[in-house]
Amino acid sequence: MNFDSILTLSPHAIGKQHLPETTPPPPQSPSTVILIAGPTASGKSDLALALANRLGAEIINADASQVYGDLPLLSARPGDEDLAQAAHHLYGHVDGATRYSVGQWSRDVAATLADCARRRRAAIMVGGTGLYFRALESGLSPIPAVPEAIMRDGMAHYDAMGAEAFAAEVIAVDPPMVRVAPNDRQRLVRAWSVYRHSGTPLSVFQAALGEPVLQSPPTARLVLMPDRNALYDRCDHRFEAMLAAGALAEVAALKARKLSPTLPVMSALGVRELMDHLAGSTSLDAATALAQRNTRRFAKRQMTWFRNQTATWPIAPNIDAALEKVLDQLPAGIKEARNLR
RNA sequence: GCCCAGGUAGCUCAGUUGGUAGAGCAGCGGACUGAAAAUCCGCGUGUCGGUGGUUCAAAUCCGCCCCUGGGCA
Repeated sequence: MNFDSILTLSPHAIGKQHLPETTPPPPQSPSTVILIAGPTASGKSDLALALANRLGAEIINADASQVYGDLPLLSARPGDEDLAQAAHHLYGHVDGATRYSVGQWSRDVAATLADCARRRRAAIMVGGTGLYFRALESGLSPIPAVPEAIMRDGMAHYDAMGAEAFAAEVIAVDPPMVRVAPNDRQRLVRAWSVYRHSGTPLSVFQAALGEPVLQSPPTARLVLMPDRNALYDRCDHRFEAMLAAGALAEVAALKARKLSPTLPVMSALGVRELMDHLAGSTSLDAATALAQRNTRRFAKRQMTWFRNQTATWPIAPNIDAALEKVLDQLPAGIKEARNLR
């Protein structure tokens, strides 16, 4: 179950100026926070591990699919060898039956950061989910949690009345939503549901600034962005390696749980393709080719995000260059104290 | 060596009686506020094998050359 602390906020009371101002809070973020982003298969995890080893830091996952316990292989979670080298947080800590979300992740991450701060450990946040990094640095507008039943009503409603009519209905009460395409069912249903549940248009909530998870800007940021074709090759090979390591059995186990196909865990890359194969509707080769293609497309979308949404972040094409660029951003004291160069 | 069938987008192929080319797949660009590995929007990216010729005009017709399949030697 999901409890949103801002549930009780009325529409006119949105905004950070209403947050309680009392005694200065205890340090909630480590003094050193490093953000590592990049497309899938770019080598982020290796980079994070290399940094963690040098800095004695802990690693925190910022990747949506890697939170699910059901998919250690298919979601390319760090393996036992990696886990043995440094503390890893928020990997596989969520059951596949859970409808996890950015909001929940924000809360989990805040707790983890506070924990690292208490232990005086640096934190390295690594992942490929752009939205998670946005939540970290900019925050999400406070919006009441919407019960799943309302969301389901919205979807049924959308399907029944059609995209255009549904969009018109949403725009009638929430004009800024014209920017959402009628075919974008997910966003329109979200807008519809928030309004249905709270009586306030989604765009009104969104106009309020969010509270960043990070109390202060991170110490260092980096986007790991390898050459496109090389990355695509790595995506292809990695999927084959996943299969060789037992990804099919992993998906079979997930399939056996008979979870709702609309759960986020079911939309992880390769799940649908391999389930189709297990159901007998496609050959393994066809499923593999499809999953590989979808992975490439995903990597492309990630690159689009990082190119445009995190445009000010330093970019490096490989791990060595990335290491260099991250260390360059660290205060001199840290580098010298740990004899990094 | 001869006879067929082909050489058009990254791939598989269309292309009317000559009017500088279009589909699928792949790909590329973009958006992104609690499903984000999600969801959505947009875009043909081209020495028509090469080279001469016929023509106002050639991917389309003719000659020669090159390449790839198949057949006969």
